Amino acid sequence: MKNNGFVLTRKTYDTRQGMVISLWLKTSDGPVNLKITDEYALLFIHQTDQEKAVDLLTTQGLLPAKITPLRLRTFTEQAVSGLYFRKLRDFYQARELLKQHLIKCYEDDIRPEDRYLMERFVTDTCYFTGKASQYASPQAHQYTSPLANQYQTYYQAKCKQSEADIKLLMVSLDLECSPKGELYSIGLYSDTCEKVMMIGKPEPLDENSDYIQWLANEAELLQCFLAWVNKHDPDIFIGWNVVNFDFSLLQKRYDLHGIPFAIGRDNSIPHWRKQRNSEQSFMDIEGRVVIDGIDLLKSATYNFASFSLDNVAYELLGKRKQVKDVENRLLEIVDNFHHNKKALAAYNLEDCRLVWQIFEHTDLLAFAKLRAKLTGLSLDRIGGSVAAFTNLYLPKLHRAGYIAPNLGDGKSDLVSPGGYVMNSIPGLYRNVLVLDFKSLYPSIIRTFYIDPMGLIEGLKAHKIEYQRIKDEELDADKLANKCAKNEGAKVGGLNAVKTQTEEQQTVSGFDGAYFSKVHHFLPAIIDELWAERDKAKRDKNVALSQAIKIIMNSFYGVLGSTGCRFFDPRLSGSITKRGHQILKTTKQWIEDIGYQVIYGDTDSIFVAIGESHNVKESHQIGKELELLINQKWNEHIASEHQITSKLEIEFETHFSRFFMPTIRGLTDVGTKKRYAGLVIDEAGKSKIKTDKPNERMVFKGLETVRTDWTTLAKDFQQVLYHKIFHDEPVSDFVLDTVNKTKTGQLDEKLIYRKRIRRKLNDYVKNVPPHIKAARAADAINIANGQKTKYQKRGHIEYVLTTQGPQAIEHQSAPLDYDLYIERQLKAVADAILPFVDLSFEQITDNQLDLFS
DNA sequence: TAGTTACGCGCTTCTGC
DNA sequence: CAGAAGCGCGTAA
Repeated sequence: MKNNGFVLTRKTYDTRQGMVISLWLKTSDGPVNLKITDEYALLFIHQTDQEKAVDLLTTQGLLPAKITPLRLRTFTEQAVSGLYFRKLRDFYQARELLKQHLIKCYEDDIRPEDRYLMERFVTDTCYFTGKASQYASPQAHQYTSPLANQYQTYYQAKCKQSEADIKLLMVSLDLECSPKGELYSIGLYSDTCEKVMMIGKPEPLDENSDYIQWLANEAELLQCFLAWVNKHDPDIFIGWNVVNFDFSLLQKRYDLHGIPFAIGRDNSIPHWRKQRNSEQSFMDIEGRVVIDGIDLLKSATYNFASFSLDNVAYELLGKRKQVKDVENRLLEIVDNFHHNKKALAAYNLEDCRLVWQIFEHTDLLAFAKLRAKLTGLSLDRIGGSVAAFTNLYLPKLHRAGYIAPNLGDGKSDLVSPGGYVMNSIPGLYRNVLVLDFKSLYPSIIRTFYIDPMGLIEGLKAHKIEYQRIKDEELDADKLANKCAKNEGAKVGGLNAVKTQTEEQQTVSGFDGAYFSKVHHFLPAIIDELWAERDKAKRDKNVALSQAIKIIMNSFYGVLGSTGCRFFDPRLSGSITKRGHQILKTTKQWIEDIGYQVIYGDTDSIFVAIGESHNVKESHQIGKELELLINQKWNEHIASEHQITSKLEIEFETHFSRFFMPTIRGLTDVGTKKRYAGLVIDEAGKSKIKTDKPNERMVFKGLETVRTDWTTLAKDFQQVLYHKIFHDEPVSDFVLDTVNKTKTGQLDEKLIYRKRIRRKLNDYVKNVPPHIKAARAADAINIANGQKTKYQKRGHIEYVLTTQGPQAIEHQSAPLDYDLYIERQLKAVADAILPFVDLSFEQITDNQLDLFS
């Protein structure tokens, strides 16, 4: 177990002796710093450019330590040479120079530390060797405590892939500060620690507040924090917007006091990176990882109406905080700092705890660790689908004798379509079954060997095969002509051609693509992930199963993205166009049996089986269809392509009642991506025994699931649909809702909420209502000498008044009830009422006099 | 420190008269 | 001034 570690951070830097790759690991014996010194920074050029490159680099004194012709070749079959540099600086300069002189470089964007790890298939943990130093405290520092953390350095280190279960020490961090950014307190929380460092005169503490430590001023607070970090030596900091708020502010305050923010494991200060055209910053701390809860939740595909800590804690943990709006909260913090520090400390600690509990509740750390293990991306990396793909693919490609193409090499005029969405047949149904292809795109990749190198190899093989078949046809013809009198010979000749076809080494894709059945990596990579996911599902580990699903699904996206070096529309097109074919064929098969297919989107098929079935029979039919279609695909793909189908359709849902609306304003055209249904659990399958059958409503795309519709509309829709699905009368309810709205009884539900996705000044082509409200609100804020609120993206909550849209905090005119009735209630009602032979107008008409 | 396309709806703005 | 075009947002998959 010893000498196994989890890779926390990685970087490469130059020394006078040359480049050093520095890895910080966590081992069961504590932190370790590996210094890897015998590596080179590497890029490739065409062998035909080698002479020119040598001349060029020599004149500039940038000749690499090694230039070697290699057996590797590009996707266009050109032989390459490797250029190996001992210093990063030289590598960058040479790269620039070569480009200036139009010498094409390959893989020159791969960072040495990433290449080192990926070529060794090291993703999360590794086994390492090297010359170990004594245990050393970091360089003496005036603020470090005597119990400072210790770590070991390994020089001339090497590492290789290994599996190890390493525990990481995580702590949740949160700051409180004045509106000007002066620190009040720093809170820290983990399963073993509760602490708030608070500026202020010591007050007596009881057992409910003994986590408070008093500091005389901000400088002492900053020093105390460093001492705490040194003593407790955490591997991971978590928080809410923790990089761009907490750490960013900390950095400013350390700078202000002239105290080094020596938070690195070697007491180094953080390194900050600012992205072009982005306000977002990234930070690196030696040996420690900072993970933002918001980013991580997003990458795990969580979505919330708002990502504020309050709201996410409420939605996930059911915890609601007392304070409502931001301005009040800031005032309360200031007030508490001056008059009730214990309350402020409690508040500070609670925020730390909430973040910690959100991580626990959603198993976020496990998600992050698994993603690191499966992709080789570092824990704090956000996004990175392209990088993940590269990590997994590149080393295998090299071993097969190819180097990777450059960004833009696969560009062409071809555009590949997305998923196929059927025209729907609108209506109010009984008994609609939904069948889904499980992970359709990954299963297409596995089945049809969709793979970047496989495409290159496939095209080569097909060319040869095609030539051979042509030759043989010629031969056969000649043979046939020669033995024109001998029927048997001709038949034999044709059979020979057919045999060749059966042994084909390629599967055809679309747009002229052929894929090798033999040389490929992606199918196997997905096979592995698929198996891992099945295991995670068996273990009921939702987080892990989800992580794997995201990675598998990202492969298609990456291959269709011009931001990926392996982009080629024939790859993405061969996936999606095969998807079209599969969905259309499946639809046909189901219709051939005699059922009606009313809709389908990308990987799903909606089948109306008729009104006369009960729940049990419907499930029976679903299972039968599942079996039949899977069988047919197995046979079809085997006979058509001589390969094994990995497609798998699954009977997913039985809707007892189902509603497919029409496009708004039309009577016969069904919508896409908008529907609702009622699911009733199969009798006896429900875990909870109740008198009533267990049932739930499903809404897709409709107002109920849209965050930019009012609660009025959503509540109205849910009750209305519930009634209709249960064959109950609706007129009284509709009238009642209209009346209540008109008489101001539902004012709380009339708030629109919408994101402001751009900067407020960037809306030039169009000024939608929510932007009108935002601009008016900020104009008032400016007039009142208050801070503007909507300039740089965010959300706005607004209402429709007789004076137009107004932000709720600046509402001056009365609510325009008629508009709400027309736009929120009528719109929702008229989508479904015609299907029960009613209309909103008809219901409300005779009542209109009452209100006019 | 680059995953994708397809789609509906409310609303504004443009266009052709 | 009506209808078309297209923006902005949020969503399905």
